[in-house]
Parts: sequence; structure tokens; C-alpha cells
Amino acid sequence: MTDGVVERVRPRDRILETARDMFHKHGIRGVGIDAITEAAGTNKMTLYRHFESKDDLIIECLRATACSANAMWEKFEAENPGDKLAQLHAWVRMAADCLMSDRRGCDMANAAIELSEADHPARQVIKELKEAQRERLVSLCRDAGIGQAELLADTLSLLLEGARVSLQSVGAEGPSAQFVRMAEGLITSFRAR
Amino acid sequence: MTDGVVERVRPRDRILETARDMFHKHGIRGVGIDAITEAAGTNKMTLYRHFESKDDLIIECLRATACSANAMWEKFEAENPGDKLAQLHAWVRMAADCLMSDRRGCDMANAAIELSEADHPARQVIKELKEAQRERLVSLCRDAGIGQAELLADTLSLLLEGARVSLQSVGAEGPSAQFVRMAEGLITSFRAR
DNA sequence: CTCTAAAGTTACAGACCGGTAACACCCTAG
DNA sequence: CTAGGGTGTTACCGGTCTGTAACTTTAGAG
Repeated sequence: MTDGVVERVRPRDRILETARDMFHKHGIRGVGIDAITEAAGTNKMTLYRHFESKDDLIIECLRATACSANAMWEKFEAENPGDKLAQLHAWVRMAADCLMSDRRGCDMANAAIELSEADHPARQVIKELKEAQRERLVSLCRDAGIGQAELLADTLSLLLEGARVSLQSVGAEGPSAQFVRMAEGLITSFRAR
Repeated sequence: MTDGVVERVRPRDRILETARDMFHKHGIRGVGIDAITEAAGTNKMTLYRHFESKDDLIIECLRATACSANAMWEKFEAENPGDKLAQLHAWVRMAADCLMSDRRGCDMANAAIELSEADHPARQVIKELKEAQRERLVSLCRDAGIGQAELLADTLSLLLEGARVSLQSVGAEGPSAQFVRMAEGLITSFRAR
């Protein structure tokens, strides 16, 4: 194993990738195990050999999503090394691209809404991952020299979260269309203080 | 019928009210017809005599929610007749109360996320009702003498929507805790332009 | 009181769900 | 070649879901 050469994608990764995509598109409660395994070109037994339960699979999907998000943060730093303000603008641009290219919003927020049970095992994971993202944005704002860094970061967070939800309920012509203007205006306003 | 005196609550209304409450607390896909009828003190047949299907019931629940929201707008006008700026501040206060007293957010937004099928019959209803609410807030901002009324209204909309979602994913100590500060700051800022 | 419409009861259909058991297969490391 | 772990196949369990049929009971209008 770990041959190094080409190496077909292992079932576990295929399942994880397929599940992420289907959970994102149709919601967690809207996709069954059978549908996932079939789309992943495998079967139910193999899935349950790699994941304890559907809940476990859900959690792994969320972790994978957080991992992708982290990769984006590293891209900000790589493309604008040291220039934290430029990275903040890059964050806004990335968020806007996200809003335009995808109508189904944030997987974690959607999961938090779908998994309404207060003690669902995924809830704790969602909270942790969201808090980590919040901390990153706060740090970015602070390092960009913004005075009220926490307040700006939280405002931008809520704006994006709201835009992603509004996109799903009102559509692309709704309030979310103004996201960039709002975000850039806020940054300008906070910089002037 | 329509006796005028006391009159027990009719099954249809009991079902509607119970369904609204349960959909809100546990999500649409998380509540079954049996659970609703049992909690409403009635039975499945009676439900299906009053509502064509679960989807129909969902839509009626959303309409009822929108109706409650309208009642709140009228309260704003009644308590601050003519004073549109005071009504805008009342809106902020109401939103904040909503955030503190309830952790499950907006029924329409939650429904839009849960009902991921792009052609679900409830989606059109959600869009219409959300657009109506947007129009009300825009009008309020305009009548309050705000220059860029649309932009302020849309920003406040997204902030509230985001706060409601963030409340569910990060919790009450997250960014949503700063909602009032953000909203009031925005109003002040827009008034100064 | 009687007649009728609304509401309750029971049973069921048909589909889907998450999860498991038992067994056959194949591919590769040794 | 061989042994064994990962994978595929089939069948199944018990539960839940929306929705319907047929029948009985109740309550209010005249």
C-alpha cells in the first residue's frame, strides 16, 4: 500500500468526498446512506467499515470542510505575504465568489440548523470549528491594524453568514447582492476610526 | 357555528399552532405528522382533512409566521406613531429580544435550508414573504430619512439573518452577542451621511 | 329528538431509513 | 503460489415516514 504511483482513490476518500458533495447539495437529512454509497461507486458495508455511523460520517465531512477552509487562509497569506490588509480584502473577494458560485451556503451553518437536537454530537464540532474561524478573522483584522478588530470581524462574519442564508431564501437578487459593498464600506469605516 | 362565546379552539387551528411550534423547535424534516397530531390532541385523518399534504401544512405554517411578523410591524407604528426613526430602533430592539429569547432562528430561513429541493412548493412562498419583509424595512429606513435606505435595510437584514444562524452554530457568546452594537452603529453611521 | 357534518379510531399500504450478518471475491504482500 | 485483509454482494431487521380507507362516535343546528 501507499504505492506512491498513481494509486486509485481509496473507497474511504471517495465516500467522504461524495458525502460532502451530497450533504452540501441536498442537506444531511435529505441524503441517505444508500444514495451516498451508490454515488461513490461502492456499497453500504464498506462505508460502515470506515465510519461508525452516519453521525460519524457527518462529523468527518465537517472536519474536511474546515480543512478546505484552512487551505484558503493559507492561500491568502501565500498570495499577499505580510500584507494583512490585502489579505482582508482577499477574504471579502473570496466570500463574494463563494456567494456567486454556490447557492447552498455554509455546510456547518446548514448542519447546525438541520441537526436541531441540542445534544447532537456534530454540534460541538461545529461550534469548535466556527470559533476557530472566528479567531482567524479577528487576528487578521487586528494584524491589519484595525482598532476594534473583534467588532469588525464579528460584523463581517454575521454579514457573510446572513448573505449565505439570504441567498437560499430570497435568492441572488436579494440583500446578499450588496455584500461586497457592505463589507468594503465597513472596512473603510473601521479603518478611519 | 361562529358562536361568538368562548368556543373551543378548532382542530385546524390547534394543528396549525402545534405544527408551527414543533417545526420551529425540531425542524421540518425532524417532525412527523403523527407527532404533530398527537401533540395537538387530534389524529392524522383530521389533519389530512384540513391540509392537502405535509407540504401544504408547511406552507400554511410559514404564512402564519409571516402574519405574526406583520402584527409586529403594526405594533411599531402603534407605539411610535409617525416617528419612523423610533420605529427603526424598535425594530433593532425587537430583533435583539428575538435573539436572546430563542435559539432556533428564523422559520423561513431554516425552512429554505432544510427544503433543499430547488422546486419545493414552499420555496416560492418563502421568497415572496421574505421580499415583502425586505420591502417593509426599506420603506421604514427611507421614511426615517436615511439617504441610502436600501443599503442600510439590506445590511441590517443580513446582520439579523447572520446573527440568527450564528446563534445556532456558535452559540449565544458568539458574534451574535454584538448585534445591537452593530445595528445601532450602522444606523448612526448612515444618518451622518 | 333527529339529522348531519365534523371529528376520532383502527388498520394498513408502500416507501425509505440506518445498520448488520454471512458469504464470495480479488488483489497484493510475502 | 499462498495467505489474508480489504472490498463487493445479497438479504435482512426493525423502525419511521406520508398518506389512505372504512368505520364509529360526537356534537350542534333545526
